[in-house]
Amino acid sequence: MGYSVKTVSEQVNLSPHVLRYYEKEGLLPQIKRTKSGIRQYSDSDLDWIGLICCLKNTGMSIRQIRDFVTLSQQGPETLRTRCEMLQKHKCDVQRNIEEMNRHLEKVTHKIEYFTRQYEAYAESEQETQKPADALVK
Amino acid sequence: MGYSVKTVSEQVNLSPHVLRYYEKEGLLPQIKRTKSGIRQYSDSDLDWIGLICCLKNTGMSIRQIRDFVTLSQQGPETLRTRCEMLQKHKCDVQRNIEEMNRHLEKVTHKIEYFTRQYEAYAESEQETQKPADALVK
DNA sequence: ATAAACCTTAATGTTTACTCTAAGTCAATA
DNA sequence: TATTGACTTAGAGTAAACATTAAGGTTTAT
Repeated sequence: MGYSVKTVSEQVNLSPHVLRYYEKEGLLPQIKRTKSGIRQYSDSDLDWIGLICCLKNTGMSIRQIRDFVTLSQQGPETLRTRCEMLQKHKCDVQRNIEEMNRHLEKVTHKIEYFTRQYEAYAESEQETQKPADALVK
Repeated sequence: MGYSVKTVSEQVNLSPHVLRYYEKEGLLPQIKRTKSGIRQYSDSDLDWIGLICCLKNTGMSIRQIRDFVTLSQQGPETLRTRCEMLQKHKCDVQRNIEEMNRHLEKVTHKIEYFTRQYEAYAESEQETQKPADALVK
């Protein structure tokens, strides 16, 4: 038996399209088929997809993931290289996050600036509104 | 006078191509030209480009930035809306960073898993090497 | 048994954000 | 004056990561 594309797509939150696309791009090289060609995902396939999602969610490109997958298929001699790849990726992501935090600080300053501008404007608006208030009364 | 595309591109770390592209996309709507059509950037243009970069660096799309720019051109009545846009963007970015941190944790677990695998493999390799050692001796 | 609901492949289309090319203008320098 | 080099435009090309479509095969429920 095994899981269908639909079932898996719901579990891992990727569309069937994307699952097939990943397979075509060499990210999922071991998916079994029925004699009629229908995909049958195993539990270890699900695990594997979990790892792929992990890398994808942290911004690794399809191409880089494919390189990782290719190494994985070459057996345990590449385990060290794979560890190093993951470590490097982790560092990259951490750097990205730090950079994003720095950029975010700038945005925060801009917001403060705009807020002051807005407050000054709102106040000046209020003054020009006063005659209108009087009119209403 | 004012700065040329080349000069500005070096200051803000965007290629002249990108500066012209941003202008064409409506992100830089106020760049003056000489009578012969050559761009002449002012200091306030540089400030503006700084804001654009800020938004771009935190992942705002060209389209969203254009919406912000369009509002900016409509005068101070849109100041409040603009503040709200920036606030919302900031929240989005913060959420993204948090999500990325969560994803990163998963990557960390995977690295630990692979490292254990590698260590086990390296050890088993060492053992199978022993006979070879004996042979050398 | 036949339609609905699912699966398959191959190939083309979409979006975003550039990136480059071609063909030309203009200013300054040898 | 000739040519070098920086600038201009419009428009085409590129890369990544899907998304959609066409054309058809399979399974299952009624």
